[in-house]
Amino acid sequence: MPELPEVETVRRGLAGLLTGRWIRAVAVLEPRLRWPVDPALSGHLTGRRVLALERRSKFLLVRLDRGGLILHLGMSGTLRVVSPGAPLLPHDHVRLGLGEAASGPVTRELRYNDPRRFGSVHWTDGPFEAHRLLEGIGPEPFDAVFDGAYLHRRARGSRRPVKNFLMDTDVVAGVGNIYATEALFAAGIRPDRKAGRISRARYARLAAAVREVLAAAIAQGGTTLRDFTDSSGRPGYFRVSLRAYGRHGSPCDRCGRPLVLTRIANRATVFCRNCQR
DNA sequence: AAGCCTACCTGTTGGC
DNA sequence: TGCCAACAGGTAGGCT
Repeated sequence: MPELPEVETVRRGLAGLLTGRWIRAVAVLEPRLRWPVDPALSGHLTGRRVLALERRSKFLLVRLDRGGLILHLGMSGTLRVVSPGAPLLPHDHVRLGLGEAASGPVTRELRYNDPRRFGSVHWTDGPFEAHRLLEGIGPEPFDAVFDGAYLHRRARGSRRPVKNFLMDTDVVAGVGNIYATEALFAAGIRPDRKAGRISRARYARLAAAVREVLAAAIAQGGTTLRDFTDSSGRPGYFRVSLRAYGRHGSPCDRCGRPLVLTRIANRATVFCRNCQR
């Protein structure tokens, strides 16, 4: 599933293919995504030029010469760039025909595919950060303000489990179940510990762990980053080396005792009873 | 009002 | 082997 590192990998892979091109045609084959696709999408996008690809949390942002596209891949979404005549696949929902100039032929096509339709596609006229999906999102994990002091301050008085706290998009952007599990394992913090009962020093470890696990995953994505065109078919979501997530029953790589599975806020949570306190 | 629960969706997995 | 329920995930909005 596309987590923050995967979205960043997609952004890097698509940037060179989209930047500078013109959107020459738009087709919405299935508007029933997580939120209905704006019926006026085609009118907003046709004739626009792509200026840059950006990312905020797990949202991919396509900056245009007027306004921009906000894409979320949900948990099964993919984007690929294909020849205009390439056969459609099941669950191809949105097609953007791209050209090299403001007029002339469509030379490439960006296709948004999402079997589960948990993702979404939005157009915005204003600044990205003012869009209702993006306003109120906490700092990016790699932003300088995201540190132990910040987490400690935000958690003050909170009695919910630190894993919930870490997955709260208002607290920090883009940390989902997998990387919350991994970061807590790396930091040696029990996921069910009350957020307000963790020291600033331990939060400093946690902030560093969040950055480390995300950076490592992005680096691994980078190594598998090929082109996002016909030949690769799909921007395959790389396998990252996970130390805790999905490894319940297997030995902890630090102490050898079996990792345990529990549920916190109805989410699968794996941790080591010995190494995480 | 903090923090929990649910809806949304379908491909995959596990149990009987 | 075949069937079907459970599960996975992020987010917003509803509920307590």
